[in-house]
Amino acid sequence: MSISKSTARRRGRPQGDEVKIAILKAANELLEEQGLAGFTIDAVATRSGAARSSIYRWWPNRGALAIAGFLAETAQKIGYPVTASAIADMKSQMMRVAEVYGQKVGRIISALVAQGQSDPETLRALLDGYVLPRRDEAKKVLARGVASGELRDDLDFDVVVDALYGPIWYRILVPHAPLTPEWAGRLADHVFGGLRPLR
Amino acid sequence: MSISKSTARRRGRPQGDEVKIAILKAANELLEEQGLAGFTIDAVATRSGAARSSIYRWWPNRGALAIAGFLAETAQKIGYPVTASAIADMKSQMMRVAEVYGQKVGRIISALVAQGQSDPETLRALLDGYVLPRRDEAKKVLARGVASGELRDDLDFDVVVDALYGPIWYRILVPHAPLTPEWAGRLADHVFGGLRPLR
Amino acid sequence: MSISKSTARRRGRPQGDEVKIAILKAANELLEEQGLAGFTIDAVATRSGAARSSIYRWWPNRGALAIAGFLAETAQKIGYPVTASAIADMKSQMMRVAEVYGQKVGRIISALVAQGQSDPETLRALLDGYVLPRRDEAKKVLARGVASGELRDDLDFDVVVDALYGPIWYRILVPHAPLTPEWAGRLADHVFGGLRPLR
Amino acid sequence: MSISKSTARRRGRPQGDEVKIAILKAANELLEEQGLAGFTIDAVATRSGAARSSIYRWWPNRGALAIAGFLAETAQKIGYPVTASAIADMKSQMMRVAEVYGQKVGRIISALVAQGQSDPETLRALLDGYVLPRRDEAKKVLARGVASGELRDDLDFDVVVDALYGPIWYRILVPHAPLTPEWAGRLADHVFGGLRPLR
DNA sequence: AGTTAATCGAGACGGTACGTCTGGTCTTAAG
DNA sequence: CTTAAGACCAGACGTACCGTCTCGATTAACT
Repeated sequence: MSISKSTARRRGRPQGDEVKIAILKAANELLEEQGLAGFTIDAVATRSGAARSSIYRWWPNRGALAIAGFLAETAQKIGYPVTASAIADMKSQMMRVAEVYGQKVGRIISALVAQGQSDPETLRALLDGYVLPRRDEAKKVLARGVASGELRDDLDFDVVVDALYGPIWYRILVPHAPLTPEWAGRLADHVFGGLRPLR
Repeated sequence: MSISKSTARRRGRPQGDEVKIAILKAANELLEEQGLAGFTIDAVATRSGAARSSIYRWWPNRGALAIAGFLAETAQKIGYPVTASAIADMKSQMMRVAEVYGQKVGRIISALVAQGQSDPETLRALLDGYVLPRRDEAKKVLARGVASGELRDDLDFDVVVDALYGPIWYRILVPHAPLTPEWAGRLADHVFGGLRPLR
Repeated sequence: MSISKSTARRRGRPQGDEVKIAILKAANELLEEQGLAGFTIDAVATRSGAARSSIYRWWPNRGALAIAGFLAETAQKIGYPVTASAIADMKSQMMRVAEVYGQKVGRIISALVAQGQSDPETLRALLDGYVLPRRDEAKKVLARGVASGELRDDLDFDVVVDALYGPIWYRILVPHAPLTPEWAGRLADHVFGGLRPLR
Repeated sequence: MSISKSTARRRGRPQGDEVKIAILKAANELLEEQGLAGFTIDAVATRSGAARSSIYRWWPNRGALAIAGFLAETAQKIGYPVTASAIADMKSQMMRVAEVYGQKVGRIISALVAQGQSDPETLRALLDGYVLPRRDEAKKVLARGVASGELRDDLDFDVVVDALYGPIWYRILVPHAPLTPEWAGRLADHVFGGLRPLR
């Protein structure tokens, strides 16, 4: 493969990575600082030092650029711990997510979702590039819990993931109260433990 | 003062309600049909037959108009059933909400949330005018459940409401899968019952 | 008529003449100073203090604006003298035209013709708004000359106008040598007198 | 050195004339077909199969390329007939010019002149490469006419050339009426014969 | 019944971002 | 060293909204 790859080097001037990286970096910073407002192609161009046309060469529109910036810079930061207990892993991961989403990242995500409401391609990209992969990871943890007997074996994983992570996104997007790790911990306890009296 | 206010019908031509109503109706229809894209002051004016200036006389900006349209036309449609079982009431209400939000209303809400991301006043209005009141209603049902012994007495109501309704909003805003009453029913079962084996 | 005119006052905010005038003035100045290069919608907007959108409200594109500026500001400056001799009138008018076209006006006209080469509507507007009316004026003077016996009665007026004014435009557009009143005078003498020996 | 230079075929790949020729041909065709609009470096590159950079290696800018294309492909097509009568030669040549300029060539010339208005080098090149040489040829014919006594001996040749050819260029550039050989013939008759009654 | 002050439709106006299209420069791989 | 390919900076184009503003026309309450 490496052979075919080295051979198939295209003809013209190769794409200078610095430009692309600078653009994505600038895009991300703008989203962090100002959300969707202020996230202007012009602003990205100015801050990155690139030309507007260079941006449009690589991304078809604002939404695509925003997604790309997010995925390149911010997305891959939260992994799952792996201990003996799947439930404990899940809970601690939710708390970390809540912590991170409570900061800048939450602003970016909410901006992306907002953009997605009026731009189907952005939504699609967000789902395929971020949401669905992370849901799959979560399902694996759940499967581990079922296998170990920590979790019931009749769970609907999609419903469970919605129940555990849905509220977190909800609090990002509809911030009726702050998003804190403590809250996320209590959320995990409630959902895992159920709401009925113990007996 | 309140007297003088109620009495002292101001001079000049009073505001004809038809205009306001036509505007709100048009606003709502546009949101239903096209979401935030296509929801243009101009489009609302054209469809309603009103003048742009008439819109701006009564609402300061796009977001405020959108909220107003939503609250006036769509918001008050889903009440809580009251039966012997608080859990059953909650579950059936969630299923109804899921059904309604799965249609046009969901599109409107997602548009409003999206608008809210770049417009704090819209967000505030959505919270105060819709989200928080409905959360309070839900908490009342929960309190009934605690009183009747159906629910544990150590619940954090805010967390519970997040756990039950958060996922519904999440599925509106991040539509990775369709929002159906069946799904909402399963969600209720999982959350109320907990995820651990029965033992 | 004045009645119908006063009655037919349209509904909305009337068009403020200052804006339109400022735009046309700025357009003309830019054409004078820099020709077609530098004649940018943005530059016109900046110099006039108007918004780009205000320009596009009244003129569909660059060419239309250029023509409008020319016709409004510069076009109507050269009238025909009327004396006993049509030939003398013609000659002196040609000399005046040469003098004026030798300055800024010539630069504007050449810019307009250039623009017209790639924009049929601009060309059409230039013809209808400037070229043809002025040709008609010239033909009237010629007719006077024929009536008085100064000129032959078998002249093809269109050909004559081309012969007298064509060279002037030619020297504007293809400036192989400067355009001066003296030259225009000699041109008139040659054409009126013919090129053959006197006998 | 000069020896080695003439002998020593420079290193590297020799310049294939086909490329240059293909470029000029494509440039000319585009000018013929669409005038200045559509005459894009990119369009020339695409049609000729050459790369944009190859064009810019040989010509500094759009105008230079246009001129080059014109001179290489279209310019040298109209010679002067030589008979006993200089006036007849002149007239028949004018008619031929009018015929040719009335077709594609006219469109090219007008495009070049237009380009020249905003690009002094193009103008210079057009003058030096085409206009002035042709004027010189015309003057020689005039001189023949003076020598033979057909023409007055006090003529200002520059004025006469302007009078005879100026109108033709004028009709190309300001096409208020079609450019036909008949018209050119009448033009010649009027100018040579003068406009005054015969007496 | 006339005055008065507000509503309402219409639309001009200054702004700002969008996405597209050129121009001209520069950088690479292949020949 | 030439050629094809194409990345890159720069900047104008015309479009679409926004929110403000200025009009004339209308209309109900107050005088």
